[in-house]
Amino acid sequence: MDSIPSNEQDTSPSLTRRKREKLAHRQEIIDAAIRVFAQKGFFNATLDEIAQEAEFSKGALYLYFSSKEDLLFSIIKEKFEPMSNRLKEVFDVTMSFKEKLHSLFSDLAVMVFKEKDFFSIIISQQVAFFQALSIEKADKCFALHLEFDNLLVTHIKRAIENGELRDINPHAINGVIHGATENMMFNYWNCKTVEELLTAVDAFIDILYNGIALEKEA
Amino acid sequence: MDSIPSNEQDTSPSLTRRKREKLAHRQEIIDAAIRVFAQKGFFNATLDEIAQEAEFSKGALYLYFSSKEDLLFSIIKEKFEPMSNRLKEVFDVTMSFKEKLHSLFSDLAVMVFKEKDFFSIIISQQVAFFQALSIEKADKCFALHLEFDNLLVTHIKRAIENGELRDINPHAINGVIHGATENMMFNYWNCKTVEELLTAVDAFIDILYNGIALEKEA
Amino acid sequence: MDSIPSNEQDTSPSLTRRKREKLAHRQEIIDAAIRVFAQKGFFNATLDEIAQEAEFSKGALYLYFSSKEDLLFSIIKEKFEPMSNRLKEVFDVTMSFKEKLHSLFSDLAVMVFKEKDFFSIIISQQVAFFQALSIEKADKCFALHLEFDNLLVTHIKRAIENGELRDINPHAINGVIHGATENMMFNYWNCKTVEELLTAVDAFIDILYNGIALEKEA
Amino acid sequence: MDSIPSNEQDTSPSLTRRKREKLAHRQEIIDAAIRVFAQKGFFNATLDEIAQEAEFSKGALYLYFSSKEDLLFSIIKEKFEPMSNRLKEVFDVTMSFKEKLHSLFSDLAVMVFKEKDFFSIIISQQVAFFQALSIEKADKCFALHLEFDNLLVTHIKRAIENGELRDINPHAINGVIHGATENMMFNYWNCKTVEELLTAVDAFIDILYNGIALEKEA
DNA sequence: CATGAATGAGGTTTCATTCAT
DNA sequence: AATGAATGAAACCTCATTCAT
Repeated sequence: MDSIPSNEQDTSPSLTRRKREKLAHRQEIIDAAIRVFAQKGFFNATLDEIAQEAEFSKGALYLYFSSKEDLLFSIIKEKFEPMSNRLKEVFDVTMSFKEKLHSLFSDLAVMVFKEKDFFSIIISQQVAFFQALSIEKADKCFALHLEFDNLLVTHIKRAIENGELRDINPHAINGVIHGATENMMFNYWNCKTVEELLTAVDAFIDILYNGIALEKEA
Repeated sequence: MDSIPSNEQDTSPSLTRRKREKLAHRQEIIDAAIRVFAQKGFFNATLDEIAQEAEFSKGALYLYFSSKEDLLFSIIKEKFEPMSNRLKEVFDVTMSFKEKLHSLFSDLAVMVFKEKDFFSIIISQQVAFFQALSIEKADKCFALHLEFDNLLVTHIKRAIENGELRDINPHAINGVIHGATENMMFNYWNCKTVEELLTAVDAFIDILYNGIALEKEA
Repeated sequence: MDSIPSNEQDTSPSLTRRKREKLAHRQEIIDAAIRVFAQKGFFNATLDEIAQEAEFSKGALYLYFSSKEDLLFSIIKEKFEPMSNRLKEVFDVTMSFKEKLHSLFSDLAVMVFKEKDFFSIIISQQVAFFQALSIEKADKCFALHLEFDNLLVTHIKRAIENGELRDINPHAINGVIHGATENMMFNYWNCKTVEELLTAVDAFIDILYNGIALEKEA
Repeated sequence: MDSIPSNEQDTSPSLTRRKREKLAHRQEIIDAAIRVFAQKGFFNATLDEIAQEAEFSKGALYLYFSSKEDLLFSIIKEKFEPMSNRLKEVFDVTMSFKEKLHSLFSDLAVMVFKEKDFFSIIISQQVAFFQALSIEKADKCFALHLEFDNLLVTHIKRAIENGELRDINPHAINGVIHGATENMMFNYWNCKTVEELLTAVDAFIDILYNGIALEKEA
């Protein structure tokens, strides 16, 4: 009943022209939907607008997605999942925790810069998304989120054991990282150069590591 | 065309019974709306549900608010504005910046505990709210937000000048504070005791001031 | 989720004017729907047409019925069920089987005459109805049908035992009665006087009892 | 604009391979459509489903039929017309009326057994079919029906004149025959052996000729 | 002041039909 | 001849808003 799974935009010559075009069109619709969702929000966006933005008819949307909800879910699977996976890979590398954090944020900053519209909705529409999805699908999305959270907490714990970090409640650290990250992206995604964003990343990591106090307290 | 401004629920005996009842009813509707918005989100909530929750007829809502948007805007004015003002007062007192921050968060924690539903929507529905409001009203809300931001930044700058804080970009500090605050509230608003939340506040301030690094870097 | 059960058209003064009007409007919509279904068939009928025929807005239909399907189902419950019950009562009376059959058909003929549109759809749309209803609801309707069938077969068996009828497969007799009845109504519901229809009933019972052969065979 | 008339599936070697294949494909689509109509009903059936069942593309349907309606009409012409004709031939033979009736029903029983799906829709979808056809085409179908009816009535009249039947309104007799036939087919088309159906035919003719009464009335 | 039935604009979805390949 | 992606008209349904009572 639901949309065609489309292993990324596969443009390998092994596919027929038909199949390649179909995948391309699917992608165009997803990209158009992201733009419209970013501008209007999920609930205010109409399929008319999305179709117009994608330069397809309204009916065509239903050739690729079984419903507005499925379109939304497909976006999350198409964009969020691989992004989430790429971020997880950062933790596999042998580095100090601080270096990992730096990699994580730098990667994120670059991604944000490349796909501003998508991040705009990931940050600002996440609650709307959960409210738009069926419980079953919302749970799947939440699982993704949780998985990343758990990974981060695990690595924080390990870093504390290694003596890389002070012995603080790992969930508190995780909360600060998450919250500040979102805030950073929310405030900076309109910045003109990626350097500007990377500078913010550095400032954030400095604060996170060294605190804002002039002198470290006893 | 818009709703009656009703500076807080004034139950002073100077008002006639009629006026007092009217204000009380208005408040009941607002509280009902908050509960429904918290559960379903602004766009999924219908006036039918709000009316039912408030134990009024759907038509009655229009005696107190000129539209669904106005009801939303009234909630923000009714609850958010005074809250924002109370938080601003913290900065008027002569205290160290750290003490101010601690006051701010403690106050906030207590408020959050008293009105979970309202905070639930303030945190999770803020974007929906902006998207639901007309540009003009959205700007007013944004101004509120900005005002508080500016105040915080001003005090951060002053604290840096006073030597209370390291010389870091004040906007970065502001961002970390904001983001972490939201995350904290998001994760803790279901905690059973206010102490639990206050503990999280302490942990956050510790991280903010002293950082997570074991040893302060050069 | 489904439509308001409306114990027949209750016009007792015990109800408020509001309630009475609501029931009356419900009835108007049902009657309008019957007219439209009779003319166009269930699948060709649109809610626009039904609303127009009922002189209500399209949205108003949803105040009384939760969906097009529910409207259809309500018609069946509102009209078919009581009719079915009245027909069943015929069998409670102590009469010869032949007299019962005559009562049954005469009652039916009068009903048909009073509500031609309704019978038009009951006869010609019954299959469409089953295909329009959810399995669950279709089953309920089928149960009604089956119940009447069983009742008739039971009485046929009893009449055979009593020596009122020849010893023939009761289901075959039931089939002839059913089929001929439907055909009769189908062909005669446009007749101008009820007498015309009653004459057809007499002819049918004559054939059914005495057969068409000139001389009874050995 | 309408479909190619194709008097039966002509596979004579006089046709080119192309033509033969075209006719065969046409037949496959018709048979697939009958299966789908039988299962879902005309209005619930989509061309997508029919195409899939026929193992052709949706577009291909339009190479053989100009519209969904034309496909329906073609089915009637392709299957119903010849069947009707074969039944008519029964009356050309010199036999008693009773023998003719017996022939008629036996032929019908065998046909029903051979093409259950088709009869399923002829019986249960006939009204849907009329409602789906344009007035012009519906009239053509109705004419077919009428023609057979008239033929039957004519022969009934003749049989009455011949002293084969009692002097009863021929239309009443015709009605009983028609109605009972449909009912019989409706109830028996799922029977496992053709003998079962033929037994029902015998029972019906017995009832029709001799009535259900124990003793013939005065 | 309060009600809730009625409205109708606007949303999502379906599907017969067309047409470039 | 055959495909199946694309179309768009039209269907069902929702819900903020109005208004007679």
